[in-house]
Amino acid sequence: MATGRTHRPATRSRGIPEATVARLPLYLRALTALSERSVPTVSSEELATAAGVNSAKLRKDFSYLGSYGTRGVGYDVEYLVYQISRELGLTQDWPVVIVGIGNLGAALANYGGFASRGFRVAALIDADPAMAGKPVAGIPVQHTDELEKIIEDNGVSIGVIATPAGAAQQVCDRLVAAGITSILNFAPTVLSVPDGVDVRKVDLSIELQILAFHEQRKAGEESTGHEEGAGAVPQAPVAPHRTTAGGPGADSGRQGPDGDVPAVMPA
Amino acid sequence: MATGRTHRPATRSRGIPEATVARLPLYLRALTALSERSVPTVSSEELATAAGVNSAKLRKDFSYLGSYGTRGVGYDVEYLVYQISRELGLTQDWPVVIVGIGNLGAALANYGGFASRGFRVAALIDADPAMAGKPVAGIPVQHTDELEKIIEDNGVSIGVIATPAGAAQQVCDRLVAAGITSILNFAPTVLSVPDGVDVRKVDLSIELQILAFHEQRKAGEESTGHEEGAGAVPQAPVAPHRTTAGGPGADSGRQGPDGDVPAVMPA
DNA sequence: CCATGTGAACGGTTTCACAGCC
DNA sequence: GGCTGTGAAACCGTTCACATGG
Repeated sequence: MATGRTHRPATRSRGIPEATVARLPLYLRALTALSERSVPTVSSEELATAAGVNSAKLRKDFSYLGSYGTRGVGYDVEYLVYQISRELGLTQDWPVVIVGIGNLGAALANYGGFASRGFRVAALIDADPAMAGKPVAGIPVQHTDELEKIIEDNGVSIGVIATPAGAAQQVCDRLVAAGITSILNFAPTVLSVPDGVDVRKVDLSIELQILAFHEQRKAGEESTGHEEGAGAVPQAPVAPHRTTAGGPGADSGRQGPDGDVPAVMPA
Repeated sequence: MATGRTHRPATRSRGIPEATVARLPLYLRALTALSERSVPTVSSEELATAAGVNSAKLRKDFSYLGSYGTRGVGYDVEYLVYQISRELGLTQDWPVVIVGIGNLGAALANYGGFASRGFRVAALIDADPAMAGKPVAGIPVQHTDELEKIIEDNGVSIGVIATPAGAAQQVCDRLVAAGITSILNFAPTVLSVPDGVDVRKVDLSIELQILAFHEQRKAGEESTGHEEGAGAVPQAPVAPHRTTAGGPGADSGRQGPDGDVPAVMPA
């Protein structure tokens, strides 16, 4: 009974840990900023601060890429920018299609961060015939009927789904069938894809819910605080970017150990 | 350096692991769907499939909340919906302000997922005087000058930043000074906030870059051999949905700085 | 000396496998 | 029998601390 064990660690090719990969774009941006200011070198400490991580982690991350630094000195900015870009595959051009040109899709199409990082919006696709031909961010929207052709003609391998939840899986299936192997999903749905296809999801409401969880906890912790937050520290200088105070402290105060709570049962 | 971290005693008895918290919204969504279809109970296996995780993980996650299931049967859908909602703090109403009403801000304002989860857009704020008064998603945009007043009057504790990178830290400082203690940041900047303030970041460009990394890897792999089956498995029906390979695990957006977001604003 | 690079310790997360209960 | 709940093991990621080498 294949326990679905066929999955490989995703981080297969014995190489860079997934967690490190996820931080490379972060370092890259900090480095790009330094590069623009013509800063020649940075220490792990400085770069870490700029990227919002700690220096030990940064050095460990870089150690997976190779020994690109100079002991006693630091890292050469330009060199690192190149190395990381190459590692991420950003030295090549990635055509991307965005499906679902609603508010979000339009925002994404207008997003400048794409082009500046090796991504190129090859096409905007929407199911609404009325949208066809209308230019969004300077690119004419095409109808869903053209999806397969667009992907083939442009050799697109990355697709962005910004459709309503109901259409997401269907769009996903077509994208995959057409040859897409990486998908960025903004629709609040779990997409089913065959092995070999990568899916990353961005869910706005989930992020808010996680914040709400911590917010609730803070409130409960502050006794019966009424006017909380009145004394927020102004924070002028770039203080230790310890954004989230060491994560959720997990006080024990809330909720009894055993089932409590009014049992709201299904009617 | 100032090691003055406000380290909490660490997870004691009732502390729910961060990784679990991050998945609760996922379960909640799947459960809500089941609830709407009037499904009375689900097994961990079914629910896990619907949420895109494996059942062992799901059961472990639920075990942190309490013993809400029935052995040999499964979980009562309605009851679980309630329990998770309560745990996440969604049984109360969370007023939210969105700052920066460009393309993205407008998209967020129009996003239905907020309202359906206990979040209420209390106000839309933008620095452009020309925007003032204009309704977006039925809510009139207010000028930044009103920021502090709006937050106080509405008792807002969660803020969403969708401004250009350059304005983000400044807006953040004002939000925090006004009493905001949780921030969802879409701007590509590392925000500095005082202890006690939670920041989560959503970054579009980073997600794409991570996809590019894996995409590049797939391409390179194919030339050396096909044994890895880079191609999609010919599975028409819903295959094992491993939604996100290495996806935004536990901390997709936790204070991790960096991001390149669509901050489309009045330049 | 200085800051990198890294083995080793540590802590959190996932998976396993089975005991417990319906 | 079926499925939950959970110790224990395996795994992964982070942090520590120091050897290494410019």
